[in-house]
Amino acid sequence: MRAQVIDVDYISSKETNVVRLYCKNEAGESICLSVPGFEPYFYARNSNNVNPTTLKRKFYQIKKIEDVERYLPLGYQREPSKLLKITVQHPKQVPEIRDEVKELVGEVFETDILFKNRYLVDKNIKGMGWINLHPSIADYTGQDATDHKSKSNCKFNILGHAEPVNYLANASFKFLSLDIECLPPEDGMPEPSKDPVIIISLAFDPPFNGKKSIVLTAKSASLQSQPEQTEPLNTTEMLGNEVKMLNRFSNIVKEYDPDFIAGYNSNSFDFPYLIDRTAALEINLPLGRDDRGSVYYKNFGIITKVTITGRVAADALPLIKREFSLKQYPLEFTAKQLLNDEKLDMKPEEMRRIWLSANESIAKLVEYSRKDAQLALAFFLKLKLLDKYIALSRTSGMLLQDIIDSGQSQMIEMLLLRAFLLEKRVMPPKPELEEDAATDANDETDSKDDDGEEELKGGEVLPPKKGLLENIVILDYKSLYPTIMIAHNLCYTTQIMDNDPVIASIDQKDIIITPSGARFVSPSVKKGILPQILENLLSKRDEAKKAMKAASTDDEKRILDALQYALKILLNSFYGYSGYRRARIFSLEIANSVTGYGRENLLRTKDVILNEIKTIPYKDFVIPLSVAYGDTDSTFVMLLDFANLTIEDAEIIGKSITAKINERLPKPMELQYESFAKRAVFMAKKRYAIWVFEKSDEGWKDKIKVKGMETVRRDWCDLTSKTLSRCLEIVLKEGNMEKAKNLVTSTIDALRKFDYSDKSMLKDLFLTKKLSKRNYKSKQPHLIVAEKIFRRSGTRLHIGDRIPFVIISAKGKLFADKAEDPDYAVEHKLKLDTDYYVDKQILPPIKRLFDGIEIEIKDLKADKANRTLFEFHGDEIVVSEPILRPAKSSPNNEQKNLFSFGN
DNA sequence: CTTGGGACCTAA
DNA sequence: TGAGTTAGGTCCCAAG
Ligand SMILES: Nc1ccn([C@H]2C[C@H](O)[C@@H](COP(=O)(O)OP(=O)(O)OP(=O)(O)O)O2)c(=O)n1
Repeated sequence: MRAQVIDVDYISSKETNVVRLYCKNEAGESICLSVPGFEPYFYARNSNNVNPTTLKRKFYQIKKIEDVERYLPLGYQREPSKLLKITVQHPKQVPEIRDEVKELVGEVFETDILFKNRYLVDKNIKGMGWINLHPSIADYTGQDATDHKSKSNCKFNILGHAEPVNYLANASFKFLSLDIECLPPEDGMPEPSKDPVIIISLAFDPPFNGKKSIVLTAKSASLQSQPEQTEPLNTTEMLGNEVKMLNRFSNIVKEYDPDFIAGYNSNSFDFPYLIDRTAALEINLPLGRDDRGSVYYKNFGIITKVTITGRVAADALPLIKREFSLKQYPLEFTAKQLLNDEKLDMKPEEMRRIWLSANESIAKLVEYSRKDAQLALAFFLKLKLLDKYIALSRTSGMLLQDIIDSGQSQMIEMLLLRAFLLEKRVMPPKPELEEDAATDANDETDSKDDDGEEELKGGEVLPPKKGLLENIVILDYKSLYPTIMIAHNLCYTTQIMDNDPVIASIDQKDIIITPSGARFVSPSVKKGILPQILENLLSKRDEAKKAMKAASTDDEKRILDALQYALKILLNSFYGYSGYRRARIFSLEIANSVTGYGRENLLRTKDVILNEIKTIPYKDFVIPLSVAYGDTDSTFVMLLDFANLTIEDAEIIGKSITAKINERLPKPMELQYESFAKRAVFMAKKRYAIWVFEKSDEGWKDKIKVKGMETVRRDWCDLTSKTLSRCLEIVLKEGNMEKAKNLVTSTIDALRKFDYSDKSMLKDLFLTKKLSKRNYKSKQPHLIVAEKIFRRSGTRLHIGDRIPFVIISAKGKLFADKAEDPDYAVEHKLKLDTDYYVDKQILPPIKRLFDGIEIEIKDLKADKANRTLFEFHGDEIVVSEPILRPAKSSPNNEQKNLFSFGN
């Protein structure tokens, strides 16, 4: 029988360790496979020539010591080194003895690999991958030699072992989402030690006994005026008291047996609260699939990880924060923006009143809570939030829960560890770093003398040709850094270390010297492990991209786009990891070589286009080229004298440029044609807007793409984004300065007339900033607002939250002191500082845009030089004559005159 | 008043 | 059991 691995844990007794694999078979049934006998181990380099027998005698934990040959982590080596492989009985014993062994014997390796991961890597089993089950006892109840009286909550319990098997499909998974309500205290936030959980709402997919949702309540009360359509799909169970409700919840989980338990902010609120509350009540709340129903949480810095053994705790909030760039993330906003659905409204005071009242119907409260659970579930079902993570899990081999909860480094380490194992190479433990060393490597003050820059230099950014430009072909290297690493065989395993005599044994022609001066052996000597991993991941990304293009619906496209993007970031993170000071293997030489090649490549690309290709003969024309901008791996090539050519022509020309460049590049580096911009405006490095045409199923689709400018920045108000965005559209598509100018003046007029009855304008005036710490060196508006809110209501805002605020009128005060909680401002009808909004929000970005364009216009039309678009006379704005006339008829001819220029 | 740096957010 | 990387623009505060 085969099954898909959802989660893994282990238990150990005196005699043995049992790894437990929680799986789902093709019929969708849950299985717990108990695998006894796997033993933890690590490696040590016997620099001190300690006698292994002595060593074994010294540590009772050591079960076995073997002499093995392994390659060391960093540097090209012709031969492996002799290491000791030290096996112990229990996983906990590795950390117990590793430091002493290191002290006594020498450097140690793989001493901090979690046991479950050790098992997965050694057996080549992957998270969300499939295994063949080989049972020795089919219905394992624990009454056997292993002495574990454990019967899990899975449908089947099997003792045996597992073998990986290739199988592409996913089992059918069960989702349960939950949302809890606590009794709000009269002031402040509920606390598990005193405030009861009053409602637990659950939503199911697929339905549970025909029910899509169940709301459990901790008291019996009237449900009068409950919506009629509620039954029978959506039910309510009155459990009478809190403990009964909690028990019922646990029983439902056991009976429904979900694979994924979802929530919204559930890692930070619902689960910790439930766990602390049950502890306070001194009752159990079994939820996990293991015999004990384990569920617990642990705080890591500012984030909380929830473990529900055998299942996956999936909190939609952090996933949404990662995937969607929004100004605010409370459920009411994300539900609206991502699901086009509405969260129901209820204030804590109202909740408290309803719950405490003797005979009032609690229907509103019940439906409020039910909706939250349904929304949490909807994120997973409609947005398919987990698909990407399931794919990443299968690719990296990490368990789904760990993928969801952790960053790039975990995946990278897992992939490296697997690849290293195959080549008999060992992995160092994570380095112990001083607190501040992580961020700043440079003392600057006294370390000027020795070994040169301890720094990692990044990508090259070309200064843009400013102003309004036309006919730009956008070229972009496909996965630049990963392809550089492959092309030049950059790897821990191919790096020739300084002063390593091994260099003498290598033919000069097989030594690659990178722009930063580091040396690597060529693939003919040894093909690097990193390049192999990267090639594999690149092909996975290509697959995802291909599937994305083939996808029939926008939703499918979005999901696959998210996957290919995630793979791209994972690919790039191998470069990042090599220059990451907390990496198991840190090699600035690799990282600097990658960026060095990258910079060289960008400059060379520009140079070849400008000085070698120069022009593209096309049809009856010869089209001169110039480079308008470039950033790290992109080149914006301007086609001069492009009159009358079409977008198709541009694509052909673009592709002929990439072909010429690609001829000269080592594989698999590849410059790709990305898109064509009819017009573009470059404000500064990393700030531009382009009017691009891209192919779609229905022909050419045009859109305005904005990078870095205020329209895409979340620390500006929506009024700014909207106004600028419309100006950009008008300027780029129509070249109509008059119209853009009128838009701005009318926007400012409307702003000056603002009053609180204008709800949509009010929303457009919200600023948001992320609260990222509590000890700022200078006054910060969002912190001031967060503190005000806490003082007034006891509502605690957390680090990581985005804080919305408005700027209110207050003469002479600092900006930060004028920031106010929007709700409070509305409630007290505080006067908004319209001057601020006009002078600091609307005008500066607009002025930058118009000034930027005008410089260009000046070049074009010397006679109309020295005109500013806006001049400031106190509050009055005087707008100069239009510089470009509206393009009314036949845009092609008109615009040719308006925009074309020589260079 | 000018200037440097902190903070934020984005591009790559 | 944690956390890929650097480059860059713009705002505001506070030190000078
Ligand atoms: N999160 C990121 C994004 C980019 N880069 C580096 C590595 C990339 O290779 C290079 C160029 O970035 P792109 O955004 O253009 O991405 P790629 O070239 O990797 O992929 P694509 O094929 O989408 O262009 O910048 C990075 O280190 N980390």
